[in-house]
Amino acid sequence: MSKKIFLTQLKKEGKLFPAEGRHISDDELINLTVKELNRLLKGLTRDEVVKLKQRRRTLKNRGYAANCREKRLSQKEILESEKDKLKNEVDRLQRENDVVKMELSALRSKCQAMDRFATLHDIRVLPPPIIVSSASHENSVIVKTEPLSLTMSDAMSVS
Amino acid sequence: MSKKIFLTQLKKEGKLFPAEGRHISDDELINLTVKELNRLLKGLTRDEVVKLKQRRRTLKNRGYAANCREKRLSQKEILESEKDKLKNEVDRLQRENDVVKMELSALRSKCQAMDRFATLHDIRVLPPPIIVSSASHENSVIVKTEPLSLTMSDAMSVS
DNA sequence: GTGATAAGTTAGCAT
DNA sequence: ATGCTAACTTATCAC
Repeated sequence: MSKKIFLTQLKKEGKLFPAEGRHISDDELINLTVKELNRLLKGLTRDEVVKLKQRRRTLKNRGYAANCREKRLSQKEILESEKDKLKNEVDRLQRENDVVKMELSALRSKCQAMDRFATLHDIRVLPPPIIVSSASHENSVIVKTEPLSLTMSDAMSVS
Repeated sequence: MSKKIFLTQLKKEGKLFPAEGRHISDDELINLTVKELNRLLKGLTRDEVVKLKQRRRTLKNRGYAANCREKRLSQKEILESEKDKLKNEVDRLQRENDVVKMELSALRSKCQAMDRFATLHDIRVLPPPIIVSSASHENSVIVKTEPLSLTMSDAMSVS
């Protein structure tokens, strides 16, 4: 899109339509206090007063409109940036979620492996063995075991 | 905010300003094809032609402007709904994250407990005991153990 | 009167 | 010619 050059821009800057009998620029007129305006209005015809006041009002409205447009734009930008922020948050959480799920999965494997290992090797909870005979035969001892035994999980009350 | 009743609404509906010499309503004029318009323009003065065409253009522009505003509004609504959707997604992921983290934490506890339990009870990996004597004395057997033994974690190569 | 905003008008661009 | 959109103007409302 090429740059737009509005005739209204020139008009706005007071470079067009020198205005019959205008003695004050748009910029000046718009920035007068009511007091100053009234002073300026002294000695003007009723028609001139009305026209000048109307011009001031229109100029003010022009500013309000510009304001309004800018506000609309900035609110849109705010909305978009909030949306972007949320999108990033979603990504972050999604990634974090993936990581935690992988950790969970890995840990589950480890736990299952431990359970399986314990089962496979029949690791059971036994009361401390009671030495029956202290006379050992090549690394061997005579022990007494209780018939009661539990799996590790049972003993820990762990699922 | 109370309902706004614009004079321009009446003007738009052609109920105000009966228009000097107008023989066609806004609605009709705006919906003419170019062909129909040209037929209508026959026999009018150059000035009347220009004015009628200008009126048509203005009416069309009025519609375009309304269009433009509506589009602006709907895009804003889309933005907001997308934002809401993302916000919900963030909430959902956050909750899911919390759940998974709790699970992970619980499982970690379980694993640690198993490790501690194994250590506490000195559960070690031993080769299958070798029965030295089948003659048992009240629930006791004579077994031979190897001096080699590993912790459960070591044996599983698990951290 | 001042400021805001919806609707309408105008200017300018693009197709 | 048609459609769109930024800027402007007008009509209205709230304060």
